[in-house]
Amino acid sequence: MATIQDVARAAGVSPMTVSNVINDHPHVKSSTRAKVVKAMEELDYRVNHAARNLRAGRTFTIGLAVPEFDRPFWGHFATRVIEEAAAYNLRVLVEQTGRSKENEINALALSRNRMYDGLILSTVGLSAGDANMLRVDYPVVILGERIFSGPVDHVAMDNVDGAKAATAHLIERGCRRIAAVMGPMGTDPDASSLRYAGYLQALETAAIGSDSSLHVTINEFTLKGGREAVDRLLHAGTHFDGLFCATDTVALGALRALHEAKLRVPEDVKVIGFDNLEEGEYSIPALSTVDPDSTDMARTAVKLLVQRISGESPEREPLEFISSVRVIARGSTAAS
Amino acid sequence: MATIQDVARAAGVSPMTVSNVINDHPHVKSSTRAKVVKAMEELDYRVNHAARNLRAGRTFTIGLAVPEFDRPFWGHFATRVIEEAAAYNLRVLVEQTGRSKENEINALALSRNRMYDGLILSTVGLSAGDANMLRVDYPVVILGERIFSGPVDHVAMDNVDGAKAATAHLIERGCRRIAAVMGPMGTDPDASSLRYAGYLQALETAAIGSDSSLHVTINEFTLKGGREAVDRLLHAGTHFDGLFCATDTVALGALRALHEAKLRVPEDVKVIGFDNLEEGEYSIPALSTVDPDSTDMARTAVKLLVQRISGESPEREPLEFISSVRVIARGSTAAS
DNA sequence: TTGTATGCGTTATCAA
DNA sequence: TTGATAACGCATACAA
Repeated sequence: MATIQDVARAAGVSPMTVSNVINDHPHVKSSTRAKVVKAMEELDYRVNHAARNLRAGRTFTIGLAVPEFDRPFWGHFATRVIEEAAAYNLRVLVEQTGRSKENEINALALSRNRMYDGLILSTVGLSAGDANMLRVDYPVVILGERIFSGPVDHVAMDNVDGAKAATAHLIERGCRRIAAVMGPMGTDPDASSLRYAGYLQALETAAIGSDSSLHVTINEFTLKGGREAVDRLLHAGTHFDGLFCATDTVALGALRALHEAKLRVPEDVKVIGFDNLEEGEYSIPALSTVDPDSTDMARTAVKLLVQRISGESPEREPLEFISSVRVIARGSTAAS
Repeated sequence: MATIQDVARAAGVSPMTVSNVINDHPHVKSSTRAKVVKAMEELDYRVNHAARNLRAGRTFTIGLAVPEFDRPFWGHFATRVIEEAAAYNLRVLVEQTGRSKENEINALALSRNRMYDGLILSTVGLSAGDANMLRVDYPVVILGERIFSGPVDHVAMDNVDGAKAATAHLIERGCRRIAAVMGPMGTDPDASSLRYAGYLQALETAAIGSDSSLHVTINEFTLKGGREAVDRLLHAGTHFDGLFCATDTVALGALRALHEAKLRVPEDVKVIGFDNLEEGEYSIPALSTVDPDSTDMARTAVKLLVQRISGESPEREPLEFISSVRVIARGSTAAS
């Protein structure tokens, strides 16, 4: 592949002049420029980013590390981040961590290695004990709860409040036996434990006792997980008239299982999810949900990252942004 | 950020020795190694990939450029590619082209610039006229129809055959007025035009005349697009008892619109999509579809790319791999 | 077993 | 207006 040297030789000028042409520097005679351009075309020259980045010390690229691609939530979110980053002329490269601590650390290292100018990292595998991994001196924005002490900006959604509002909505629509489908409870305040806390708070506010048989734990927030949760409830003979699912994807799986069990939604059971996926608008029945305003989260994450990258307010204390949430009522919780 | 030089100085050795330690070279005395490791830890040293790549001439990273993240199909596909690439110790960076020719060319350029060792590129914006863009001398695998003449491997699915089988399935289940929801027909053989061709072939085989009022064109393969297509059919008063949708996502949107119009699926209208998304297994009713075996496509794409990267069979003619398709019958086309 | 010299492709600086 | 030099950080070849 042709280099600047090759072009320079072909055009009979110095490499520096070629560089000046490439970068649109002002003081190049137009006849010289023409020669160089011609040589570039003939040799089909392309800049080598590795070399340019090495020289520039930055890459004009940010990384986005998400747990899983094939969850609609992350697909949507990545699209939003790309849109926001485009406004700053930043390219976004997305990678998958598969929820593993190792891969999350790898993503951090890549950033550190100046492959990216900064990184937006969704932490699932990392726990409070790994906080020192985040004591880094390059731009990072964490997506997730503030479980780290390092000088790192966080962007999160109000999980407790959202779950509380969702549960209160079910109660308001007449439910009294509300099952909660959540992930395993860890020691760190992850989405599951926070949403479960919000659920319990809402029950308490309404003076409805909690019942551990209504708490179903699944290992993955998938369609399959949602189906299995309902199957387990039914198999155990647990009576429930409301279902709060950790995510919309789980809720969509639950809708299917309820349908197969000949339980009507919303007449027999009312269902609400969390995330406001577009898919929920189209399901049958349409899915009530909690909108975490992921557009706002994406915009803020990029904005905070750009601030760190550009060195504005370098002294700024680590910031935590919590996007506001609101319940969106659809058919799955309609009055019956 | 600390460099090899800094570590060398701190450890009282030469930079080369540090490099040897980093890369696990054999001939390093263990006491020296210990000193270096200690210095690396104290300075929190991390390799600079830009420099290493510049030196190595490769990056152990491949690019995957997809049209859109927030389509389940591409989310699934990206996940498969990442799994396959992991077997070759290749990292995958995913970027979005937004279906634009410009971004597709950009992705090519990045690859070219040795940011990636190779690129898997889904072409939507590029057309036959841009074939010369693909006359490149670095590893590229195109996802999509063989509309380019360059020395490039292609991985595609059998769109015609899949569409034909889907339509034949509807006919076999008793449909006679089958609507087709497709994208705009371009001059190049894209997914839409190929699937439409397969649809027409199946009608012809069954000696069913085609009716242009049954051909609905939408601009985006989205849930919204599917809903609008059905609304347009109903608004025009077109009678139909079968619906073949360009993608599962479109079909899911159509299911919703049919439900709102009080048309029963499969009793009044039978619906089939294309892609075999997991979502279709869980919709109500479950969605019949065409499975393009995207796992096989991902595996083949990575395999072909790795062959080109490693320089095996460099003389090999450009290959075209067409994954086989099969109809998966579910509730939306159940006999009624 | 360790170190020196060199170059990967680019661009900033400064001199011509 | 153009060019020589040097440096970004790393690793290969070879010397010591």
